[in-house]
Amino acid sequence: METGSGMAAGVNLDHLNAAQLEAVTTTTGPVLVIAGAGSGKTRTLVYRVAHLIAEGVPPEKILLLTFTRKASQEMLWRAGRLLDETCNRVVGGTFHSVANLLLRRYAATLGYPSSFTIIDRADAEGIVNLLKSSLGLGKKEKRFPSRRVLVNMISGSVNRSIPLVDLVEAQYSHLLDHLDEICSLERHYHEFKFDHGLMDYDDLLVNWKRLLAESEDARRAIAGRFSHIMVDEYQDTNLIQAEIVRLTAFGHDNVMVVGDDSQSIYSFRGADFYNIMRFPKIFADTRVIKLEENYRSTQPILTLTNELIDKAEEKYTKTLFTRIAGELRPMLFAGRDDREEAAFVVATVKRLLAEGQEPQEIAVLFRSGFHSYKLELELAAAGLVYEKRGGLKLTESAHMKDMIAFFRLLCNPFDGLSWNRVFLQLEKVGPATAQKIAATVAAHPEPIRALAEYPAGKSWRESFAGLVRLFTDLDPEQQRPVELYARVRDYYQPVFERLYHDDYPKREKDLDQLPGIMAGYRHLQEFIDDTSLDPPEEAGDTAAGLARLVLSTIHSAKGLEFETVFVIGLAEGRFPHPAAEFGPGWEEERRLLYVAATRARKNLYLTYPRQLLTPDRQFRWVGLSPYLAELRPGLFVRVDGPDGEEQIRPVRPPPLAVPPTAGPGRHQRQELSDFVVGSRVSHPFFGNGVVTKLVGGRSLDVHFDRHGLRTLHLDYARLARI
DNA sequence: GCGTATCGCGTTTTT
DNA sequence: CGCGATACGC
Repeated sequence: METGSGMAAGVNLDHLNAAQLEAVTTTTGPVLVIAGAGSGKTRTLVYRVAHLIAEGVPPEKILLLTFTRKASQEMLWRAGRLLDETCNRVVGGTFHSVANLLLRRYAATLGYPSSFTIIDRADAEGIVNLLKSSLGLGKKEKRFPSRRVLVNMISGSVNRSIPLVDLVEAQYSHLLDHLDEICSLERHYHEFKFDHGLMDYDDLLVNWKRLLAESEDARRAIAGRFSHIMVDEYQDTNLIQAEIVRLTAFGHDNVMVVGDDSQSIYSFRGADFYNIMRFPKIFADTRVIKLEENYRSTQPILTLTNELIDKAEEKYTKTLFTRIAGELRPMLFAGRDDREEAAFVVATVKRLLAEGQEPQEIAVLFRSGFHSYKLELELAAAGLVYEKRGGLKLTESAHMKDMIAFFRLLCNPFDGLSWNRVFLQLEKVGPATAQKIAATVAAHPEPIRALAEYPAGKSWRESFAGLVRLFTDLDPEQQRPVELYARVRDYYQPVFERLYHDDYPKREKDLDQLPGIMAGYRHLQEFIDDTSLDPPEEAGDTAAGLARLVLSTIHSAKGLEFETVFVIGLAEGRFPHPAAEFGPGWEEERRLLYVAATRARKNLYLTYPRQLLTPDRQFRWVGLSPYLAELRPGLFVRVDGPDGEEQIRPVRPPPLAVPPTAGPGRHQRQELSDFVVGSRVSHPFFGNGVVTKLVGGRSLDVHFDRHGLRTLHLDYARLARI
């Protein structure tokens, strides 16, 4: 193998450091790269691809799995700069999009249904809702779980690949009385999806895994297709995804995964950062490489973020350093309310723009979508254009879903949900009638014929006939997607104007965008898949390439970086999210703040309102977010508003009154008195160690054989005596 | 019982 | 903005 010189068969590896170079040139066997924020994770992966291709590995044998679509696009774009068109042949994408591809390709030959439509979360909720009412579990029943909780439970049980019953017991013990109803609901939910050829996001992964695990032919076919597998953001994978990686690498173990345990923020979706820990156990002879140099932020920013994450209870010991000079300390601003907070952001943005900063290099980040409403108003008033990420997608708006429902039906006429949607658009047809027709039509072996033969009601016969005519006219085999669009739009236009009469001109812009998007597709199915898996962005002015300021939830900003970052809403009650309980949830919120702050290259502004509007329309005085309040002073500079008399008062971080059942899957509470200094204990993350000190307050110090001294808290360190 | 219009309220995070 | 509740008319 050629290293050292920096040139490997034409790829210049000069600006990788020694650790990265080792990761990149390790051409066989499993590699785990533990890398801090801004340490060049993605770059390392891109170089690895380039290196492999330069060494003669066919690009189509490389599988590159990323977590978000944006990340995979960015990665392939970067690879393109090293490799020209060769990189287009690399198989890359999110777990979900690759699952879709493979299932369509292989599922049929192996006895799984290959004709399916992908449904999003809202549709899943819709089904659950439908079933709830048909099972007689009315909304009136207060003690029965809400729709949202149910959907979370159902998808959560799949995501974590644990039986629903156990999940209810562990997390929703107050629902134990309703276990039978919930289990029957889950069964009905799966039957409904199966009967209508629908797959939710979790099904994609579960079926991919089943394909690999249950059929040797499939495993051979799929695993044999790839010789090298790479996964970015490995800490965001759940158990199913980890299994998929293991099974796909079957026979060669050429896996390189990159991850940072401090950036694990997706546990609500079943992600488990212990996957990183388990990796060396699953793959023998794993090479573990640590990247600790940060190439993104200045030292003052890094000092703050290091300290922030240092307070976390469980993490790999990893202290980032940088060689980037910079004196500017992060700034903290307290506004009287969220209006004043917004005004500060607007004024500062204006100043930065005047100083010549590019708008797309400025980002405002927040915990929840609605935290930015005030700011959006202020920005609009100041005439500043912005791009909002996270929250509602273009294809999630009602009018777009209406339109797409027609196309979905052309691909999968058994899709009862879409039928329902289409019938609801008819005048004089409401939920009850729509559901009845949809059920009849979707159950028929030839749905389109069933539609034509359906006995329409008197009051809606006319409009129903129009719908029938539309479907007999449309022919997905003969007409191109754009042609289909024209015909559907003709039908939908009057419906649309009636349904959304208050604001239809605004919504119409979205519909006009569709043909442009559809023109790029030869087959309707691909268009449908892409709109479910990768919703197109709202075009607006992007076509003109107008650079815009970025407003984003922290989750959607993951993996990105900006010259200037504002993190707003850093107040008690906003950050952490009030529902985050003491324990793992609390720690995840901390990591979330860490992710937000580490997006910044040069300028970091932290802001919060001192006053918040509570649900009961009262103003409540709130303090700084506990994560910042507990930091030692001097890490940031206060640039307070007019009445900056408030001192940073330390806030006790954990609400200690929380019941001790918080620990996941634990049934008895452990007491400090259960442990004595000198006794051996074991921890799922750190391994074995010796208790060295009982700190009090339910904390104790343990010296671990492999990880040194750690302070652990009994309420969520899963500690066992041995 | 069903369909439609209107008002008021609350909003985690996402593939 | 999307929803649930509510009232009204068929």
